[in-house]
Amino acid sequence: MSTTAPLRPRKAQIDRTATALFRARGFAATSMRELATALGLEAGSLYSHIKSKEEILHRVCFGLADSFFAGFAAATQEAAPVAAQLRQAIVAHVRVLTHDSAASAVFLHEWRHLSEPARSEFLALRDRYEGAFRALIARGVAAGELHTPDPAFAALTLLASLNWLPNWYRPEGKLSPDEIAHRLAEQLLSGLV
Amino acid sequence: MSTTAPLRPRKAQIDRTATALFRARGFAATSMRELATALGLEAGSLYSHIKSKEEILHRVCFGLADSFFAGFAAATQEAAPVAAQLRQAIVAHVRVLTHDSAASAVFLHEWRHLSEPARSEFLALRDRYEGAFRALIARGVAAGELHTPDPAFAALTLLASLNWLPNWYRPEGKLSPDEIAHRLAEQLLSGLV
DNA sequence: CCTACCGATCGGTAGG
DNA sequence: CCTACCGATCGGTAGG
Repeated sequence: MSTTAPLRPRKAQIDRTATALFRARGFAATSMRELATALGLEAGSLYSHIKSKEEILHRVCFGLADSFFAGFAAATQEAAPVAAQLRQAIVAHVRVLTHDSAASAVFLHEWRHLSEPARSEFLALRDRYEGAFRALIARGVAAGELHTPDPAFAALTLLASLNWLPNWYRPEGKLSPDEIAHRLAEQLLSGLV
Repeated sequence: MSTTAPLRPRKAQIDRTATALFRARGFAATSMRELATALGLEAGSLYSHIKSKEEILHRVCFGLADSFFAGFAAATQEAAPVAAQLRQAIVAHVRVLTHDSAASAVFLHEWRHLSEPARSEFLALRDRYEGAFRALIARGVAAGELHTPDPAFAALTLLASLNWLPNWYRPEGKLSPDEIAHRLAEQLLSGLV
């Protein structure tokens, strides 16, 4: 999607540390002094690397959006049955969520602290992503592979289940990301009954 | 559960207004001055009704927890098939979420701004609630009514789908709360395929 | 419920 | 990357 220039190492480190703090305490409740301390420097020194606190949040939120879109595109470009494409899209989504669950949690919960116009741009991207899942499910219904009275409703419910993952996923857990993804896909596609 | 004394009207009004602000801006980013302005009074005046900002958050989070437990208890006390009880528990959960979606959103996202020991107490309650769903699903599996390799996993996924509701529910929408609940139950219990 | 105010802390800057 | 600092704002209190 957007061509993202590689970050200088120090800047990338600031982003990573800030992401962990934003996730744990929330964006508004995380101070630049806490962030500086966690990095082993003084508050003022942060500003030789970044312009503002919000700049970090912006980069995290839009960077994750890029990752989700890239994963979806790769998962759905083959001419496979729609149900198989949906499974692959679920796997791709879960891979992004598990590869950096801290950034994912920030993406999911802290975007509202973006100021305009970034906030609206972010929401437009999120809508577009949900729309892609909705369209895929609708194609599946048209092809007779999927059954639901309301693809939009189904897409929201499906993504909601997936997006809860950063709240409990632990890299050292028993299930691998792909095993988690397949289990989620199984439950969501086949139901509990 | 806990016997909650009725609030004086002004206090209840403060809670309602604060809940709407906490939801829209987040707890940390909502100032007592904003809250006072929204209520038409001065910041200092709030403190003749409440002791602290956190007191409001505490009441909202634990009040909702009570509502969820009460709904679950009512839904599962009859001697019905487990699948029917699970459906009723979903309906009860969705009723709480839709009856006050602002308070539900605060319950779901802002609890982490509780200080100890309230935060740990809250998480223990939430775990207990998830455990009740897990146990119900496990009973359904044992009875041969439900099928899942992992009731804990299934409970998390199910609740995640339901808890996304406050993010898009509008009271003036086409579907009533009970219609939404039944549609969610249908999709979660029967799947998309 | 208001006025007047407290100490603490905030994001960010200037100058080196 | 640090020192020293800015004005603004924070949650909360005293006294009426």
